[in-house]
Amino acid sequence: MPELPEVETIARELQDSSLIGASISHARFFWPKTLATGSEETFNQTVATQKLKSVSRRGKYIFLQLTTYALLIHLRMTGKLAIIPANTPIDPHERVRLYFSSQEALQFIDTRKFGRWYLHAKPEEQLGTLGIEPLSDEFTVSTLKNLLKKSSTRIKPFLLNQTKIAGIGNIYADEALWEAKIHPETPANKIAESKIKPLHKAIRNVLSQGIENMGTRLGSGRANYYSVRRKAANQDKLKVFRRDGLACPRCCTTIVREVIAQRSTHFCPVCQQLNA
DNA sequence: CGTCGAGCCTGAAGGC
DNA sequence: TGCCTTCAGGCTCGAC
Repeated sequence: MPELPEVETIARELQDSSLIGASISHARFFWPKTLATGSEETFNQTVATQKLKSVSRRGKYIFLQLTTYALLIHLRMTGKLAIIPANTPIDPHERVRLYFSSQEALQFIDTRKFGRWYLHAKPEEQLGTLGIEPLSDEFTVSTLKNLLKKSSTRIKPFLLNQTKIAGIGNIYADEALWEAKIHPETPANKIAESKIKPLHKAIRNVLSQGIENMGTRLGSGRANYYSVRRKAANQDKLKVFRRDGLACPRCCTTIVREVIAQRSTHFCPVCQQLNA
């Protein structure tokens, strides 16, 4: 589900919530592997002394700053968070519930069980491998140019590589490449000089538009009927992602789907030429 | 360094 | 209706 815009939207919702300033009581892990650091017992010993100070985002991680620790949550494919009354019945797909002394709780629902929670005294050790934040002031055209020239990998997997640029996932990678008119299999260091500035702009455009629209919601049904996700509106703005067989909004050519680096990739074969 | 396949998991959707 | 296959917004590991 979540890429940078979705994670940012969720982090903002939590930051504006009644949980900020609240004391943590304890957690229950219904799927133990969700907790990637230590045991439930040590987790609970630690958080019992902590308050939630603030919530932000780094890459695709939700960063919960506690009094002296940090709780990092990665939603992976199907992770969802919601603030609920502490006595709400446990959902069949609920993997964690973090209880607060305010009688509220943070509920983590994750059908596929890929999501992970990390409790760290020094979260930078976990986050240190992440690349640059694409919406930060530090991410300039020349930063991007330097990253690209060091890599011969194809641009699609390059954009998905979190150690280079943090936060881009499959949706926004395809959308950015369409906007910049770049074929997804172009080697990063072979992208024409004239295309680097458009790519930089496209990455920032698609991500900030995603945030403005409170994220992209795909599919239908209960999987998305949750928390802030139901307000997501970016799915109606997508130009190529999961639009194979439909017309390119720019030139009307049929959009194609190909598997590149084991990820489904959507692009316009006319607008996005390999040698352009 | 780069690519590839498998693995982690479950459920929805499509073909027959 | 039921069975089987394919697919999924992410990431890691080991082999080559």
